Amino acid sequence: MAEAAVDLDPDFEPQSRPRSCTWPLQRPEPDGQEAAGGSQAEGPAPAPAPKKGGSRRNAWGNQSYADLISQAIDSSPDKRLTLAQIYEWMVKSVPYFKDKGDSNSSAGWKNSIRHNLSLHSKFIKVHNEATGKSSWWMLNPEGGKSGKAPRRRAASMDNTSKVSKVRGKASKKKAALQAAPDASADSPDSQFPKWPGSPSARSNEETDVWSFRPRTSSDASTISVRPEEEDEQDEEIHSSLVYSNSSSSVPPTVTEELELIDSLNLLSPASSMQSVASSFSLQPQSASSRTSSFGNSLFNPVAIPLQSSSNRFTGPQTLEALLTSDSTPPSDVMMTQVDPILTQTGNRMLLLGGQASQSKLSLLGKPLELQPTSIGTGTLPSTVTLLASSQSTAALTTPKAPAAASSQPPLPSASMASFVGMSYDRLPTDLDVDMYMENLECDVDYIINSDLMDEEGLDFNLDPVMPSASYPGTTQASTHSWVPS
DNA sequence: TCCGTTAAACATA
DNA sequence: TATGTTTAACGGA
Repeated sequence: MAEAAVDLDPDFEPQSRPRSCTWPLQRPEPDGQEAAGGSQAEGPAPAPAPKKGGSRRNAWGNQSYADLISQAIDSSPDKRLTLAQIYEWMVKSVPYFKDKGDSNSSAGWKNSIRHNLSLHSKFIKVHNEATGKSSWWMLNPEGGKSGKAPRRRAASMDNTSKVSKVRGKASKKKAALQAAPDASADSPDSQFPKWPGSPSARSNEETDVWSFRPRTSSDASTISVRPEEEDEQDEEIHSSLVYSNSSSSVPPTVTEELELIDSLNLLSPASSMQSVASSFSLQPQSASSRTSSFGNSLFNPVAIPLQSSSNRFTGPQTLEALLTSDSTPPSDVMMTQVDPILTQTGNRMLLLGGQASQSKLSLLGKPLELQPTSIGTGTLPSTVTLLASSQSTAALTTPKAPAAASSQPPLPSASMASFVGMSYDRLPTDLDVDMYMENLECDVDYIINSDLMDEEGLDFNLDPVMPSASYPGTTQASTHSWVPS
């Protein structure tokens, strides 16, 4: 079986090793390995590795799959690989897998690779539609340190069982099948049959979209919250982080964001809780097109179709339309929310951030809540609730771009595309301090003065909801070190 | 008990 | 079929 040679490195430290190329792998001998191997598909031996060399934990050495994957990714020039490439790397670089290259995807080891990729937060998936291939897998610089994501699952089984149950498709199905035939009807999913914003759900555009799916809701490192996680009832926010791959040199996919946002139910009937949608557009810095149109701009224009509430809005259907209609430079950010109450009174929507007066709305680290104190619903056209509550921030997980700026050469310029905030009636109860908005700059005063006050004569109350957003509001967009170069 | 591996069900493109 | 996600069983530390 695998010789000692296979022991890649007992002390293997993914990050510590010179990453210029695939890490040094010794070539063991070909045969025998399968015997040692544990992959079911091809080599059966359940008992993987006879802990031969003393310390070897697996047939291939002491590295875990996660370590191997990390190595693979790290060894690639772009620091990103597709699943197939990871397989390839394994086969090429790890002796043990050398003869397993032709196995099909059902091979146990491949299954394990996939499993690990999905399981660990240290790996992030970047949507790669341009190539028409599978997603890119990258290392999450900040995430998952060594390992597993603090994903809710483990911790949650206890307290989040509900969520997991609801969320899991598999579980859903199983439950449906086993439990009651009609169970499906009531399934929570009915509300969110699918997440429209999901990259996979969308197909057009050759733009590459990097979607980060955070596996940890509470983990600061999380970049985005996957929709499904939001419990059907609890869900408060849908946020997603979308990276447009510059490779296509196409501007960030606004449309996608729109779709994403569109999927939100801005006007929640129940009302107390409003859903928030946020999307971020980060500009990947691909060497190829670092030119990005967004450069440093913190935000990129976004249109938020509100049609979902169809009858409520008579005006332009999308903010984008509104904004673009008379604007020049896109507004940096828009936050909109319909005041439940007002909406009932027949109020129309609010719209902020329009460039109408070049108002630039940005949130600065601190969440703001902008509420109309005196509203003349009758006369006033709209009310606005602008807010980035901690709550929302909590939900909006933004990458914590560490000091990335210096670490990685090509810094990605991230731009927050839009943020739709909500519920002010329910203040953050259990906030995750780690969560915070990034790079938000909000010139509320300006907006109020220029856009709202002037025209409407509204009197707003600005209440900082969460003082210490703790978010380093550097103007520089969040630089995500993990963004591919 | 936690972590990693393996297996498998299921979904989606 | 490949890719992804998720759940679960197992075994080792």
